[in-house]
Amino acid sequence: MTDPTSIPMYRHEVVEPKWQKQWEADGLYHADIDHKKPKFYALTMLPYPSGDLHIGHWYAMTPSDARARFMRMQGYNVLFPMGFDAFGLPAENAAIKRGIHPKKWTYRNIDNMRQQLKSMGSMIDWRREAISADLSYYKWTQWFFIKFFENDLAYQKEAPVDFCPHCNTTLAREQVHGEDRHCERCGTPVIKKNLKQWFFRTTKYADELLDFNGMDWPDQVKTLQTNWINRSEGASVVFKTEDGDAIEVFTTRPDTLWGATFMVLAPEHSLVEKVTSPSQAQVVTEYQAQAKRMDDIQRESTDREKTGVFTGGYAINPVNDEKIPIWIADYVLMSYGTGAIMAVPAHDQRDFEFARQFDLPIIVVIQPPDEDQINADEMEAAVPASGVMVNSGLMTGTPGEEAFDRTIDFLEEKGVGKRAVNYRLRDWLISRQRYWGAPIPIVHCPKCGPVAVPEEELPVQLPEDVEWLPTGESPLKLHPTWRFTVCPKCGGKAERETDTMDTFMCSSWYHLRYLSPDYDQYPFDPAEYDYWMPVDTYTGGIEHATMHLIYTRFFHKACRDLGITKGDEPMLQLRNQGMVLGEDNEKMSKSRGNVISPDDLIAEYGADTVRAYLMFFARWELGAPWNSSGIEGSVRWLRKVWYTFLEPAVKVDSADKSVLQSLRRKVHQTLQSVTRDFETFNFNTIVSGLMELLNQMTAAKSAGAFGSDAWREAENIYLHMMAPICPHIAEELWERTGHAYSIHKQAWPVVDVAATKEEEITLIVQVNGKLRDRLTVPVNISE
RNA sequence: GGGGCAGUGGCGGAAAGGCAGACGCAACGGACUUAAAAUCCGUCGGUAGUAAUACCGUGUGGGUUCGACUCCCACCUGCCCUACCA
Repeated sequence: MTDPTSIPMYRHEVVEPKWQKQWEADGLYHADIDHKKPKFYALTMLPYPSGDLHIGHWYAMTPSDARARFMRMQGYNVLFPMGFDAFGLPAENAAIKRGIHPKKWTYRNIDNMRQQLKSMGSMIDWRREAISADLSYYKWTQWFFIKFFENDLAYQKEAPVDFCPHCNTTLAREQVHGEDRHCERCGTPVIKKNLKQWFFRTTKYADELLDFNGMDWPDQVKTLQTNWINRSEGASVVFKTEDGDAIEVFTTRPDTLWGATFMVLAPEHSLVEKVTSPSQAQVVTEYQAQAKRMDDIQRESTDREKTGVFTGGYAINPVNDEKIPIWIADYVLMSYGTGAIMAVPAHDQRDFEFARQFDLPIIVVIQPPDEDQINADEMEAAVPASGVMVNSGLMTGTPGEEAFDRTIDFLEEKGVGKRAVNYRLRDWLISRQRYWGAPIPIVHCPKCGPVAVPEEELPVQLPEDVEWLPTGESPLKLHPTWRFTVCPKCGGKAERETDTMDTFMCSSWYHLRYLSPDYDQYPFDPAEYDYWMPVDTYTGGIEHATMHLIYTRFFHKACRDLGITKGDEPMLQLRNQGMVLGEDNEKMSKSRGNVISPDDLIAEYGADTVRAYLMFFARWELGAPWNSSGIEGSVRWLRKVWYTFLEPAVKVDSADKSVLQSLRRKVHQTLQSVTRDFETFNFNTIVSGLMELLNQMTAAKSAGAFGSDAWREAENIYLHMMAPICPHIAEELWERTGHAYSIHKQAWPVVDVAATKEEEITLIVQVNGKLRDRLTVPVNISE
């Protein structure tokens, strides 16, 4: 480079706003139905309007925006919309803390975040913005609820639910974390409370949700969902108490039934009181109280000693009429299976530990074929392997591979059990005793029971004049007039449901609202649906693997069965980005003081530099710690592009043929690899590939390539490849190198495959794996 | 306990079974400058050597292969998720 002052310096603070204004004025990124083009629906998980866009949002959105832009240049009609998941607890918590109405807080944050998003220079089509707290949005959230209610997919039941005493609300199972079962939001240990709640029948779709056929989703997410649903096949067996009460248990090992030497009920099991003998009543009650307290204190690790007490009651093993004692213990959970188990200490480790702890009998009923004969008295651990059935009455001698099925046949013949499938997946509890959410559109009538609000009366509007302070009751219940209404069916006095819906309900269908956010005849315009759906690429954090991503799949399938949506899955391809950590290699948090503010970075470096660095600095799916000096590399890159392209050269169009040829080779090789890397989400190597090409271009420039056809081609292709990553500077350079607006309307260049071929290759001569020699030979020599 | 992901220079990372460390950061040396910044040129895995070069080197041990960072098996370490799931 000669004199860097001979051309104007690149000034992002001028160039970026200039083009953003131009693009907006031209509607450059508007995506409308166009049947002449193939469609591409690129969706990024919508943010919660917590206040500020943080670097993590940028990390999620920059590469997905760049890829959407790439697909657009590839000839697709690309829909890349954005919105806000606006209902939810944090708005209320902030309101309580700062005395500002949740609505005001939320919409103020949205305005701020929308501006921040625009500063990224993304291709978001803002006409499609959807906000879940808008009346015109939650009207349809309620409409979906009614559809589910009318089709027996929503139902009410009184159930022990997890309740956070601090947030004053019930929590979904998925929102309770850790051994101490604490609230995901505030960390307070949850307690149990009985409330009448609304549920969706997610379990109806459990089997279908396990089927990922044809879905290009990360294995990790598929595994997480599979484990979460946790289907297990086995048998349901009915034991009878001495009084004749049935205790149903689920077992995956029906072949071990003859080895059941006791039963264990969860402390909360409904039959505990009934089976307990008078002499045991006191210890049982004490243990129940203690088990309840266990929820409140930090539970020790799972290998702590088993605890439990004998109820004094007995049950009859239906296969051999043995009388076995009934115990209660906290290692049996009310929330899984039936809350009761048959205990087979010889073949289940937990039961084994319990039996040893309380001196209960152990009977071996399975003998694995390759092992020494098991002796119950000398066992040090349970033997969970399958094998030949022994000590099992008529079934004795059944080999391992037949034991499972033949035992179930036997149970079914005897009428004491049947084949059964059990899931860990629970029905989705959607009721929230909170203000800031979509009201559940139900009227409770003393005569007619729960009645859906008629469609023409939707939305059931959330009143603004409420006391949203946490009182333990639903805030809507405390409103002086809101809940009083008449029954839509009989016209009599009735009351509205005062619970609101889980916000995961709102986010289960937002991708449909984007299609037509102003449409008022239906949740979405069917013409838009038919054109755009399903989502082609969905991107977001892995943390949603077992919540949002299961709910939205359930939602889609349920709607499919109601004739609302089409196809089996809403999102064909899923990719997860990693996390940007603080410079100290820790999660960014205000308390650690390691937070990187995107607004400061934009002000200092400009959006293009930040975008380039975020795409370059780590593998997208893994993320990495932030590095403040690393961004200088992106600054230098863009500066170098600027001068290399614009600064006049000393020697013009006077390079050797070989220089030009090797320049063309590099250009087309880079185009090839950049194209592939966009397709496969390898964003870091896109930027490094462009840096490499630029290095060769500067060398070619000083060798006199500037001004040649090969140079112009290189420049042209370079700007195309750069456009999705750094949309502003690419547009500016496109204009300054004499092209017509806009680079973002150009088609992706085609690789000249012939140009990519090397003329000479270096042959490696290896002997025993060691490099011995290298020969440079023409590429077309024979073997 | 179960599952997943990862392990390559000082750091982020590259390498579609074929020259390990591309690209960038940091560091060091030099040019320019009164000076600094910026910019440019150069060095930059280890050991030995003035050097050309040689040997070693992708968590560890084995295997497949003419050839392994890459594929297979076992193990170690770290991170994440999950957890008494009957």
